[in-house]
Amino acid sequence: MTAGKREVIVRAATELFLRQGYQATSTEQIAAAAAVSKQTVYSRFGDKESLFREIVLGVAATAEAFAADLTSSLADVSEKQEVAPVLRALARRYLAAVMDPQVLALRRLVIGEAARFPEVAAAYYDRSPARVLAALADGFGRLADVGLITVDDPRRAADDFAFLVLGRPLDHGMFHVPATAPSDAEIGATADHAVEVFLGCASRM
Amino acid sequence: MTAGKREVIVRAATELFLRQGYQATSTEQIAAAAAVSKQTVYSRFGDKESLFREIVLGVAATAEAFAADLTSSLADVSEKQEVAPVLRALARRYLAAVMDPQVLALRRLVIGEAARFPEVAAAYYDRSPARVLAALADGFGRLADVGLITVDDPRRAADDFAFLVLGRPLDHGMFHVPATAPSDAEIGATADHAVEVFLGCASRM
DNA sequence: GTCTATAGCAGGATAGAC
DNA sequence: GTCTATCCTGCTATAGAC
Repeated sequence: MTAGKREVIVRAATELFLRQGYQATSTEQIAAAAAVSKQTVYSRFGDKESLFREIVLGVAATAEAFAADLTSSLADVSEKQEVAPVLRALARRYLAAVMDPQVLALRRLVIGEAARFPEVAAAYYDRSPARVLAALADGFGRLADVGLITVDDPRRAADDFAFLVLGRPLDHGMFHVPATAPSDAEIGATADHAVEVFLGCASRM
Repeated sequence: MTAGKREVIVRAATELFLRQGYQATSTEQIAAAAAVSKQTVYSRFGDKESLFREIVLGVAATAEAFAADLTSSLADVSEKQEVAPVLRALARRYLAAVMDPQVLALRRLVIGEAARFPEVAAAYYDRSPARVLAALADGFGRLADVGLITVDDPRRAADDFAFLVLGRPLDHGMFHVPATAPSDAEIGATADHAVEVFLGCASRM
């Protein structure tokens, strides 16, 4: 069973990096947590930096799945449906996904190491937050084509929606460890309010 | 000139922490950059952690000044003025202030060390981002009292405004080192769009 | 109070037995 | 391929001269 060791090491290192950060995690800790020797870690990954790169970029696959989910749920909206309920449900899922403690920890990790690993941070951004925003822009573009919403610039619309939903909770969550996940009630209230403002239902003038 | 040394050390350490992070900065580097011996650093600050705490919480004073500026500019709006131009100008200043490379670096630093210094991260949040959001909510509450805007919940309105303005650029900026400050044109376009959505001028339905 | 020198230790990475 | 043992560097923090 020599093939699975790579996986075991990655899992152990991921957990330690997310909890303690890159620098505070030693290769010895990683080896111990994976129940292998340091030498095994080095023979598989070369050095600590390569292990870090592989982990961060590997985890980004989760975002791809979410983007696909999001795309399909916006593509399914027919002309007979109302958009508001669809957007409210989507906002709930989006907020819950991003406020997941593991996701928050990964964001903190990547941001904190952005000076040391600029290319990792940029790649993570493209594959995760930006990937979801692009899917959202795409979905809004289609809704606009069908005439279900009015949108000048789908990309700006996606930004507006995303940060109306995520802005405050995410900003708060980045600075608060351990992360306190919002309750379903809070998620619902924030999502509903965001959709209302996004659609311009309530003018403020 | 023994009194100024504390200041010199703080300045040197601030620059190094912001550029390299907490762990990657050694006390020896700090001493060298401040042109003093390590011993002097230790006699003034006790240890590296205390120095870090003092620096992060000290820098937060900038946010207080911005919050005051923001409060006064919203308090000055008379009933004869239109709010939109005031908000557009305010959004420009807000975005430019937050996208300052030093501010972004401080945010990255604090977020990256949030697991090791949770109380520092929480205190920073309260004194800086949350302080400004509170001032904004206050200002919107007054505008609503005078009848210049319609607002259910001033706090939610402040969040909406802030993240419509800052959301995307800030999210992007956290992951991109070296930070590329947005141009005046980009700032203007983002600010104007944010105000339009905030005020609900253009319904999307 | 400030410096030079150093203790004491932990980290990343490797050598060599099996 | 894997482990144990080890090298070397660099770190935080302190001791002791001045």
